[in-house]
Amino acid sequence: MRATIKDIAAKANISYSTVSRALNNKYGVNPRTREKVLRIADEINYLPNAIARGLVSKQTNTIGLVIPDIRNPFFPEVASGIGESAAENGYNVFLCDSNWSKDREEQYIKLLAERRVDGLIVAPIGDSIDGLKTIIEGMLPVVYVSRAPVNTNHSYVAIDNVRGGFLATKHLIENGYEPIGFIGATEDSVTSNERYMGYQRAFEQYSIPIDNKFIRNGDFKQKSGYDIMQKMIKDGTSPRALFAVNDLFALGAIQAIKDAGLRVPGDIAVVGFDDIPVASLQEVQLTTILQPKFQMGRIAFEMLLEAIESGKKDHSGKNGRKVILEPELIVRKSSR
Amino acid sequence: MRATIKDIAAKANISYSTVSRALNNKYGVNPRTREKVLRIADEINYLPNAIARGLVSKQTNTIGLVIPDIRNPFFPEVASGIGESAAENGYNVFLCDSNWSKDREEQYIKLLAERRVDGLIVAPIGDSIDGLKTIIEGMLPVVYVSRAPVNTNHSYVAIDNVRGGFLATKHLIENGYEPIGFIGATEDSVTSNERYMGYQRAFEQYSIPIDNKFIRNGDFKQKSGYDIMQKMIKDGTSPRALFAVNDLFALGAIQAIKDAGLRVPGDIAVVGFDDIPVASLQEVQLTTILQPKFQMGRIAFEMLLEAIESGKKDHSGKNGRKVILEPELIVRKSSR
DNA sequence: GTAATTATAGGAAACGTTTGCAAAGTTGTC
DNA sequence: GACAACTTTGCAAACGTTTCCTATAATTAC
Repeated sequence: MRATIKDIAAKANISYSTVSRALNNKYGVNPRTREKVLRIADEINYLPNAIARGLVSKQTNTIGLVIPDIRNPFFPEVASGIGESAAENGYNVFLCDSNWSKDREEQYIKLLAERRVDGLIVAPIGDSIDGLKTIIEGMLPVVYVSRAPVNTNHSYVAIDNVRGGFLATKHLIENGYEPIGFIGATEDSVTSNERYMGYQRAFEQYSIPIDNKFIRNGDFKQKSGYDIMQKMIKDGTSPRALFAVNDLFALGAIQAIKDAGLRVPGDIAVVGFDDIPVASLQEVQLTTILQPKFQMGRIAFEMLLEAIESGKKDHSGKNGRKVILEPELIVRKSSR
Repeated sequence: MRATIKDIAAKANISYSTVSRALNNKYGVNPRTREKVLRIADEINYLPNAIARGLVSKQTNTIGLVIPDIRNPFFPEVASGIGESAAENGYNVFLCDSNWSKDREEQYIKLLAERRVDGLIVAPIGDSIDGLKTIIEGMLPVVYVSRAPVNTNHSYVAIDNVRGGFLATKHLIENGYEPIGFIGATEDSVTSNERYMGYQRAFEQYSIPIDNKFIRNGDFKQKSGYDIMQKMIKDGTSPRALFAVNDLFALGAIQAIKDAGLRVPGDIAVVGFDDIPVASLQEVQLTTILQPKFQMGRIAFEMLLEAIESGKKDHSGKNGRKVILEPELIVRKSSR
């Protein structure tokens, strides 16, 4: 059995409340007593029980982070930022990967709430928070990162997706590519929808009509990008350029293009979104929209910390802060 | 305030022990009562407090996973396997990223232990477990993954690193490259050391002397691979081929080679280790040693589960199981 | 109809902490 | 040397559950 505070008390011949105070560096305990307690604690290999502590103190110094896909390098980058900022502030991050399953996302959020994390950072899969709503509903500080459910009241950090989509598309248009295709995700992805809006806007600005033939949807994974592009090529409906809603899509599409014996950008130019580390490899050189991932993570944690430390009461998010970061177009070989 | 079991009891006019039984589907509660409890629980949005539960039941259905670098795609792949297997068995995984800091690794392990996770999976940074020893010491089921401290008694899954290093080096030798350099990590990395042993063995087998001029050490990151290679080239000590101890190193080295105006493999051939997803991109085509990452994760969890469910007592790991997976050489363009 | 058995419910202890309050001990002041 | 002020300590309640034990109610057996 693990040693408890009472074991220390017994060995030191004092009450366990004193031990508790000594261990926690509370005011009002004799230095000699404290020293003794500390020594004994060390001797018997005492490790505080955070669970018991959390029960009474209501604070666990723990936050939950739920992401949809740990294998998409975008998220580890964001998580890294969160983790660093959290560590600096004495918080632990429990990272959970829902693997694009809404059920699992909901389940994880529930489980984290049950474990009484002090707050939650979520990069949600879809545009609604139905399931989460009842769980979170004003009870737990929440911050969304990278993507936020529509009409949420909670705080979030994201990038200006519309502008990002606009910049990417505009770049392709201005370089004379035509037609320009689009690969997005399923309808309820805010991220994808907003980037599509940017795509539309660019078309409008240059008075180009959108041809739905070149609009496709996938699931944010490389394989999906590959399959879509392959099909387009086989169907003879491949565009002259492609704006893919994330880098993994773009990478997949590029593989398909090359597998079909075509060149990038010679036959089809490609622009992605995120600027994951691979994109900048010399062999890859993917034109993309940079998201400040690490910084986004840091901001997310800072916002959450703020919510945890302030309010302590109302977490409906009525006064949620929204931080929108600027996207940046990074032109590389895949589009020039 | 969150609703508790007592609120339900009050509303239903029954004792809270009955509520507890009803909620947990225990035998011996009237179906009508149970139904009522469930209804009320739903009405007032009750969410069990896993902390309180964990305090008495000693089981948290939670495991901790500590990895050194979430940004190295190798680890997300492994984590994915663990996560999947855990989910299937009703366990939650708390993923913690130590970011190559031994202090943080130790701290995270400690924190997870304090939170009374049911078990721990660790991909340790170094070859010793000094810090962890006292924390874990027969108290908590532990499984190491991918790398294990030397002389550990605990269970682990890893790959046959020596053989992997051997295969990689042999491949380069047989293709006539010479001299063949090596980029490894600092001395206390078991992984790196073992792969180096494989490198040595291949040299022995072909009776080639090792020239230390071509042996360098870094920190497992891409940048480090870049810097090392760049320096080699500048110093005029660059080998004809390079075996890098992981893919990130290899990728970094390749960047440096190309930045210096040289070709891969024309001027310098490169072999990595891990087969992270990037390696197989057509533009990259990195020859490497495949590790079955996902499977490794699954096995790690299964071993841990076994330890959790069986023993329940002695976790010194005396009868630890060791699973060594077979590495596979994947030949791609970077070496032919 | 009574005793035995079973189904259901409640009471209370326990898990390992923190913390408010009161008691005891120490020091200082005059 | 007495009283105040302060320091140090202990006691006990509380946190939200689970679970053991006991009590009551309902059912069955005869």
